[in-house]
Amino acid sequence: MDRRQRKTRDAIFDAFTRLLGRHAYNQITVQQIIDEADIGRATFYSHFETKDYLLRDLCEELFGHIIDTAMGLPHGHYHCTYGSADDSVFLHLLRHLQENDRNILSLLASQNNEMFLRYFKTNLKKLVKTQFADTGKLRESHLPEDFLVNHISASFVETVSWWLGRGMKETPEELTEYFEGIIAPLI
Amino acid sequence: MDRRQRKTRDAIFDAFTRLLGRHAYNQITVQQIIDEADIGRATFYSHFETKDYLLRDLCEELFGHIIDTAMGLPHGHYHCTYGSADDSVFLHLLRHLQENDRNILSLLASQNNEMFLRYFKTNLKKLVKTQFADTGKLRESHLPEDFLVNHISASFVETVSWWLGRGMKETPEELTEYFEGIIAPLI
DNA sequence: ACTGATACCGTACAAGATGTTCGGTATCGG
DNA sequence: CCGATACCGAACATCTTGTACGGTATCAGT
Repeated sequence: MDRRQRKTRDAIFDAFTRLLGRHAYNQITVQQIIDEADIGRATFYSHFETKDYLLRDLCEELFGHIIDTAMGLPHGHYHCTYGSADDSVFLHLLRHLQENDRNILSLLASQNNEMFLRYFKTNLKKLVKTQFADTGKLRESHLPEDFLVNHISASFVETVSWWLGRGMKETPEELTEYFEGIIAPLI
Repeated sequence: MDRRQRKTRDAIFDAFTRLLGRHAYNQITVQQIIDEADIGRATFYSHFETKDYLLRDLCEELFGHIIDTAMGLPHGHYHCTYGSADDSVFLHLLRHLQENDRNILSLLASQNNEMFLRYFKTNLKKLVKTQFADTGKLRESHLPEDFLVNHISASFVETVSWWLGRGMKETPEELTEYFEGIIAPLI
């Protein structure tokens, strides 16, 4: 990809991220993004059709990257016992989040975090499905597999959101214990 | 309240609900709402400052009503056993939802359901807190009470969302069993 | 039935956002 | 070095927003 394109694209993403930290998504105008990114008007529209597409592309880059990284990890490394969860995928995800790559935390904690949490959950479901469905663990339950996959994904996202909303007081290890305390009884 | 005011307010709510079934929230303009409700421009702005306030008021009426109704029920009627859940607050809520009062289901199943699910969850937390915190059941857990209240509320909302997204194939009784299968091990 | 209050209408308006077009300039990859 | 192209900046018609106004119809209370 052309270096100019990359620079412009990143400038837009950065400006958008900064604005999302200050204003609600609905209140942000394309004009503000253009001003904050310091680019020409036509340039923005040559990159993104609308504000919504910009959001979509940003989320796909962010969560696609995080989930794909976790997808590369070996499967089935999930332990129900509380102490030995060092190789839990969820702990790995939390540590990755804590690095705050591309300010992903500020987005997940912003006023409009629902949008990002939804994208997060959508991508996470794929991961949960491959992690658990393959092992067959979920089939032992009396609950529908699809229901459980959805519940586990949503609960993790909700746990992260709870964590961020209260200032990330817990360590990733503690939070993983909380989360496993919730879903371990199910599988 | 003046009869004229009530009629206008309802007309706006109805128009807004109809539009939300057809378009995404961001795409809906005040002008569209005005046209759909068939009212004067100034009239809309004398009722609601912005589109966001309209959404807020609509949600407060809808979920405030549902939760307040459930709040009136006797507390602590929650049973962990699977069969005897006839008086569960959650079953009561599901049945109330199924009546589809003011098209609340079409809103919870619309493209922008996150917004409504958030309002739903916010109100539900109050209910969960009074239902469980008083009984002291949650304190027996090794997990923080606030974390559990949040998890239970979020899980119920997520269960309802899952139910709607797949066409409400299950009965309220079946769905209550699913839900209790998820949270019963925790309390 | 009468009356003052007020909610509504219709129109108009300024300010700003949106999405597109165009020619000129600077930077890119090869 | 050169052709391709990404950027700029300005201009543009169109739409949305929020407010203001006087006139009309409906309301609640006596």
